[in-house]
Amino acid sequence: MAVTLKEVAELAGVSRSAVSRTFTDGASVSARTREKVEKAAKTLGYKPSLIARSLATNRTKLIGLVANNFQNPAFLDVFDLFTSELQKRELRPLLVNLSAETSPKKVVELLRQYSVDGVIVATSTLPTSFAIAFQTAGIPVIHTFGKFQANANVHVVGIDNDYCGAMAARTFSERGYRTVALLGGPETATSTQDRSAGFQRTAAELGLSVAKVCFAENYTYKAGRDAMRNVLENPDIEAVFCGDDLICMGAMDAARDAGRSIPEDIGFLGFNDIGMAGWDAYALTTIRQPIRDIIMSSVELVVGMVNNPDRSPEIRLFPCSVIERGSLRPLPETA
Amino acid sequence: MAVTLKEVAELAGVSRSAVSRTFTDGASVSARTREKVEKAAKTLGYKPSLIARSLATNRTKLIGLVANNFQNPAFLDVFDLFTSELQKRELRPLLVNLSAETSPKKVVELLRQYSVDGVIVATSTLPTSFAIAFQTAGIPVIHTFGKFQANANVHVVGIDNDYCGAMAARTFSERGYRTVALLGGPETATSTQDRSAGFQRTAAELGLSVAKVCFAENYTYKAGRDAMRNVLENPDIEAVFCGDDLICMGAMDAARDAGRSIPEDIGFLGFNDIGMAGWDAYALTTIRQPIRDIIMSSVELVVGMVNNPDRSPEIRLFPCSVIERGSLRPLPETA
DNA sequence: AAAAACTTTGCAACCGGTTGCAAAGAAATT
DNA sequence: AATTTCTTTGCAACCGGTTGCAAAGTTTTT
Repeated sequence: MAVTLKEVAELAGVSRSAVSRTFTDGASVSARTREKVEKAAKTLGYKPSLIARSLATNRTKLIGLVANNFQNPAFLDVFDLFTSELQKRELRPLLVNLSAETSPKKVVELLRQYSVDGVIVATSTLPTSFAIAFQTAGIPVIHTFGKFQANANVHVVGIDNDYCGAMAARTFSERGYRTVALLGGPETATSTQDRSAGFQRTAAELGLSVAKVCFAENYTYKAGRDAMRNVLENPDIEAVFCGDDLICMGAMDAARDAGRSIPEDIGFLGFNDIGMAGWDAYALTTIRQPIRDIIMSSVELVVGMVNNPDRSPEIRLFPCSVIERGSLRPLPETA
Repeated sequence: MAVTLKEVAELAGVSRSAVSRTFTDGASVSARTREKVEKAAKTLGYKPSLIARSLATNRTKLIGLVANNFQNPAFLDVFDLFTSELQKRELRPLLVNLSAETSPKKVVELLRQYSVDGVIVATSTLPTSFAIAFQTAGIPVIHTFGKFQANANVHVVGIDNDYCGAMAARTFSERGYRTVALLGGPETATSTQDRSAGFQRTAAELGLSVAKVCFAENYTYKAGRDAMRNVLENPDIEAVFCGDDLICMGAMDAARDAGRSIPEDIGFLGFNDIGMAGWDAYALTTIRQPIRDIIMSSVELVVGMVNNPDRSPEIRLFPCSVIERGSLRPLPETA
């Protein structure tokens, strides 16, 4: 069916090596040969088979992209950026939907079987051990949105969740809130744990009372709405720090349903700054994660790993910032 | 680095063929040999290389998934369903982000070079010719969300957009609206064109006046909000049929901004039924596309094509339905 | 017990490329 | 013009599997 090296070589009247060399950059071919080959290739419509090349070179130009959160709109950006960044470098994403896959072990096996050049694990809900499994199997791996640990043994690109939690506490304190709540994402997510720790520690330092701590079951509107019922039990709570914008929007609607107005009766601080956070109906004040930077950096790093597998593990953290909209009281005038 | 057939064969004391056969189903191996091989494979941690297998069998088990709409939350479901459906059948999605790729021609080349077994083009904004290019290159292709044409020469799975447009007109008419508007998606999308045609034709038949027809530049909240300004110029318009929920939400906020209340002053009918359509802040009445059915069917069809490339082109259309929420006046009581 | 029918196995060629090596050819040096 | 140096080229082996074929081994039939 498809045109092969051999046919091109015959038509051009050269050896198969010559054809191969005109299609691999950096190989030595004379201008005359190259021309003959290119002409033959064009008339035959030849393009080298990447599968065959992969087998010979032991490089597939495939990057595994493992995700387990296909519900959150934040991931659309992630997919968009990842795929376009990879494409710019002539790499292809081999997408793995972890939620559907039985075991993490299988995923590792699978990507190994496809001989992907590297893997990007893009999730904050899996333990570091998952990413390490790839490393053990000899596959370069980046844990994007992963847990930041000082004694890292795997590349991590993301944010300092503990610091972001602290930032949330400070944001509340600056605006004069005294009694607040934490409505986190899934409790098992490392991002949730770290943010929660930073938030509670800093709240204590600043004399804020964290009157309620609860967690949404997943990163959805509904889970946020449901979990908010817990928070509403305590009428003293003046503001809620949510683990995700989607959860936050659900929580806001639950509050409104209960007749509380935002931000007068109760304030909300989200996380991620998804597109919808800017919509009039929510106008969510939220902590923005620099997704673009994180992803560009992850891709850069995975490419670096492929070229030099022995790089020692690196942590790359990017700063987050509060995006001011209308779901928290304003900062008091600074005299 | 990786363990190969040969090493397993040596350890097990059999030929390479024997090892290969224990790992390809349907091949004849005695129980004794299989056992020896499996034991050896386990101790060595052997898994067959899918790249090498692909080269030999001329099957990669890769399915190209081409999309060009990474902005719309509706596509999260699409990705989730596609990936999990493919995974169930031991196939892998090779994701192509068309927006970032220079030319469609290149995409075809690229997927051909990777020898994907089939391609699913999931977009309503590209012409049929794009899907046909794959077919011409000898790659089985399904145009999911594609344009339904009676004289098809490519597999199409989706909905009857013309009929959905008609359904929208009927929905308005039943509720007593007389003067309405169409706020479509991008004008170049075939889905927009077909829905628009069905809507306008049926509106005319039912005696509805379509007082304004305009189009959003893309499938975003902002584009909907901007385009709605046009519609608001005409104060007689009682209801708007939007080409997409996201566009519709933007349009609703523009209307509210202009002091119109929904559904009292103006009604909205969306399209797609994305998760957010059910949120309290919008409570959007919308036409639901059965995404799950469409995708399951697409995957099934692409698998079928791989096994039998000569199947003649098939059109598979699924029914849509109006999901009643709060953005249109209710149906009048039937006496 | 021999013949016939069926299974299992290894050999060797093949899938479509890449690449080290040595020979051939071209250019530069003396 | 002969020698040295550098470039280009083809040969052949290799990447890690699959598979048609014939020989060897089993089982069934007579």
